[in-house]
Amino acid sequence: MHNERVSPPRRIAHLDMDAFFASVELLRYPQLKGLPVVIGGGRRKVDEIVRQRFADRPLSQIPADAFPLLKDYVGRGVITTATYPARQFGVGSAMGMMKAAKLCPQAIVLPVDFEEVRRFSRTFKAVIRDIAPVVEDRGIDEVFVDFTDVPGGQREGGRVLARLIQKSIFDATGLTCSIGVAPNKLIAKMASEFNKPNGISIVHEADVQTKIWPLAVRKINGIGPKSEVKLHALHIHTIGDLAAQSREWLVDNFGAAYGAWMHDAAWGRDDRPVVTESEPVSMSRETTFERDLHAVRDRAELGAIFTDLCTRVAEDLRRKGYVGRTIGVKLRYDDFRIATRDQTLDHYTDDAATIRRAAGQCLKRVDLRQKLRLLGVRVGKLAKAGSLPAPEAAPRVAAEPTPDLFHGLAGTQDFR
DNA sequence: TCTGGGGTCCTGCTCCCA
DNA sequence: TCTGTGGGAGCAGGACCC
Repeated sequence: MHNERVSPPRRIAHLDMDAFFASVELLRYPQLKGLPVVIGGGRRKVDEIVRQRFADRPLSQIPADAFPLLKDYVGRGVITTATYPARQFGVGSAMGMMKAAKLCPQAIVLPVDFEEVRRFSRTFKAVIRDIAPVVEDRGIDEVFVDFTDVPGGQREGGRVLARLIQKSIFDATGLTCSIGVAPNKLIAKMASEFNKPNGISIVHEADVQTKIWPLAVRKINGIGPKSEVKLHALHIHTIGDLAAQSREWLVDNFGAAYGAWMHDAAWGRDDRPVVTESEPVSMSRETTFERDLHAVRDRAELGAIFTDLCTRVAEDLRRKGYVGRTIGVKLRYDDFRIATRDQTLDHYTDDAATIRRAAGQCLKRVDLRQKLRLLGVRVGKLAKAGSLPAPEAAPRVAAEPTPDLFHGLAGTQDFR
């Protein structure tokens, strides 16, 4: 006689806040509910202009027709998110503002309020952890939650717990979310998109062929635009098409790791655990300029931006308690080509001047004759600041960057 | 329509060393 | 001394994600 306790089937939920950035804004401006609104751009503090004009009124009473429209938007940028009425015009995340303006010129444009969004992010995640403690952070508006051993987590395949979480988040924030519950993270992620907004989708192992195989290959988290093009060229369009290929064939065409992973993904196999804690690998700051800049002609401006990026990365490191050893730069040229260079130091640092000096050395190894669109500074090989033995501690170069650091190395023609 | 910012992971190449 | 080989580290770039 065996007396083994049978472990319950794995139930993993993926929770995705609905149009998160836009929904947070709509809490502030409820008069925009039901209208097409896009969040993005960021540079022009449009809502501050509106707030100044109507300083005497509460935000909720500023007339909807006072807000700036997409057709009047000038400048670079992409859309962070769009409300569902805007999405009906084909406007969506990561779309250029210019294209969006063509599709839906009447949409209202609001900038991202990261502070406010982060505050709501912390709130909804705390609500979830109170109910189901095994939560994996997947960015500002998404989480995986392990329902397996949560009391009630198995009822109706997870639907009862999902409903409780949805209601609790709405009560705490006024925001809605969509939840998919499945045997693993891969399927849960797909399932959370089945029934948006404010939906719940339950998928069991036996449903893979009916619910997953008809979907486009691009729906798999990990198959992006490049792989999609290649798969289409091989006449593979749906996840079912992918599942019909042999593992060997996929390995031959996509490499050992990616090919084998694709095969598992198509068959709904994924045993990754829900990870509740993780350490950052790198920290970076980058910025796209208002106009393309040239290393010689715009030297002063670029030098100032470069110093500012190094300072901000150093501040991020210190605020979060990390030091790093690999310093790198990223450049995007005006033709969108990207160049990166990095250099590993013999000691860890969180010092802005040290970072700037090393990043400056990296810049010496790239072509600076072409105009630049973006500049970034990255610090990798991170370690917890307090965890290093004494000899690893970095010497501080200077409390403040010296003037020549702002204006490039003496004698050079560019901003380094 | 020209495409943000902050990340992770993987692959291929080169160099160094045994 | 020359050639080969194989591993590890560092670097550059690509793909993908939110």
